[in-house]
Amino acid sequence: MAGRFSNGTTFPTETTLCQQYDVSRFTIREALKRLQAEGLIARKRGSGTVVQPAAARGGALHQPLSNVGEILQYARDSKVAYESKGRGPLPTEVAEQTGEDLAGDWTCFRGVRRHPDRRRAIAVTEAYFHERLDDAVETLDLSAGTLFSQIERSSGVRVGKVTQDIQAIAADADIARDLNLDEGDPVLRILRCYYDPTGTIFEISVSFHPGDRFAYSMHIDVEG
Amino acid sequence: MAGRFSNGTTFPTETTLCQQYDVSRFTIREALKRLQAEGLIARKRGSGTVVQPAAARGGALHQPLSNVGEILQYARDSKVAYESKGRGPLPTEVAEQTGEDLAGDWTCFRGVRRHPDRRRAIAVTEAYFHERLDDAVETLDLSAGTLFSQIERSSGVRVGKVTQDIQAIAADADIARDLNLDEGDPVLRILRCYYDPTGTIFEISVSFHPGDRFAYSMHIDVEG
DNA sequence: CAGTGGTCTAGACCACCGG
DNA sequence: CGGTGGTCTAGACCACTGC
Repeated sequence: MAGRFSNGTTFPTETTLCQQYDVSRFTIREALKRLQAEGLIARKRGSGTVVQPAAARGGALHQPLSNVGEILQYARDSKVAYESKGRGPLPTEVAEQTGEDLAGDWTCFRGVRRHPDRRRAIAVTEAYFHERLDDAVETLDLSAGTLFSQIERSSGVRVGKVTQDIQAIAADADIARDLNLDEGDPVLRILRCYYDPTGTIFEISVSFHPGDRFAYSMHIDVEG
Repeated sequence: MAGRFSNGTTFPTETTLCQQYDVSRFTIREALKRLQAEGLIARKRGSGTVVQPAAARGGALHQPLSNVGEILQYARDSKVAYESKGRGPLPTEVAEQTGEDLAGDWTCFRGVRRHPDRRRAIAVTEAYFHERLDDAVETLDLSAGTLFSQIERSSGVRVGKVTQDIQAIAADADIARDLNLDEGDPVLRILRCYYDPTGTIFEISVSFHPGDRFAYSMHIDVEG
């Protein structure tokens, strides 16, 4: 399925593709669904399938990698002195949001990040590491570098997938205190799950950012 | 499909549901795909289907966006009846955050988006088009298709870059009314700037999402 | 009207997971 | 090993679009 089609031109119909590749209509439709999800084609019943103009897509091809890069980059950017908050099962409010199998104990670290020049905090971050990383966790230097990169180096764990959930919530008492806000003030909450290549979560991080001082921004370049 | 299941419990298997509702496996799978896309269930080959605790948090809707294509897709997916809010310079709160040269007049449209299956609104969107697109803007059909795609077609403008800023803010009176919230409630604000290939912004959109009903989520796979 | 994509049936084989 | 979900076939009927 490597044919090149120009922008705005019509795309072959389902029946055409079925004959051309000698597969069933189901298979063709599954493939077209993916193209549609990526914004590469648009379909309309009765009309047909058309190739989306370049303007309609955002460099969808090399995007996944750059996105992961951005996320990890962001995680590495923090220069925070963490403190250990102990070890145990995952807090229910975190476990509920992920909805995965999160059995076992997790070691929790919590840190407040501040802007170098200013006093006010930019973020409160909590990081949870699964017990199978305990060996690496014990050697952590809480004041040097980022926890993730240390874990990555000393345990050899690799990232297979990252999920990220961004939500606006009201600050609770703890968050309000650390971020110098009032309870109930809007806060950006970013929950990240780091999966290894087998699909098992090995790290979870939750960051809270003050709404008035922080914006999560992404830049997407469109190729050709 | 109105059965109630608790969080974390196992969900009926596909074959069970097929017999129970006397439909084919295809139909069941299509239905389950929707539940999965909303983050309500998680499925694993060999294991089964489990209910996601996502339902526990007030029915917050997961908006899964796995790549940039989907982000743009989602931006123009809206089936919203927009209304024109007039023409003039950009509001200061919008202009300030972009930090670009935004001289000239902009035509503003505003619409409320609802999830197809649900009644409550999940977004208020404001779109601003630069005056150099005025010819295309005047031919806009506010109830048919999406504004962006219409502009794209009639003006021939191309996207060179998209930036996206995500922030948590407190709902003002207007937003609170449209989203069925109280003033001051946390709201997710997504500001997108669309640049042409020369680096000039030609469209800006601002979306407001209710914090309790909407989570911006991205899933990113790392390739080999 | 003929052709499109959307939905659905009734099968089939497979990779994976649990006991 | 049996059962799960993932993938696929070869049909079918429908709503919608364009001519």
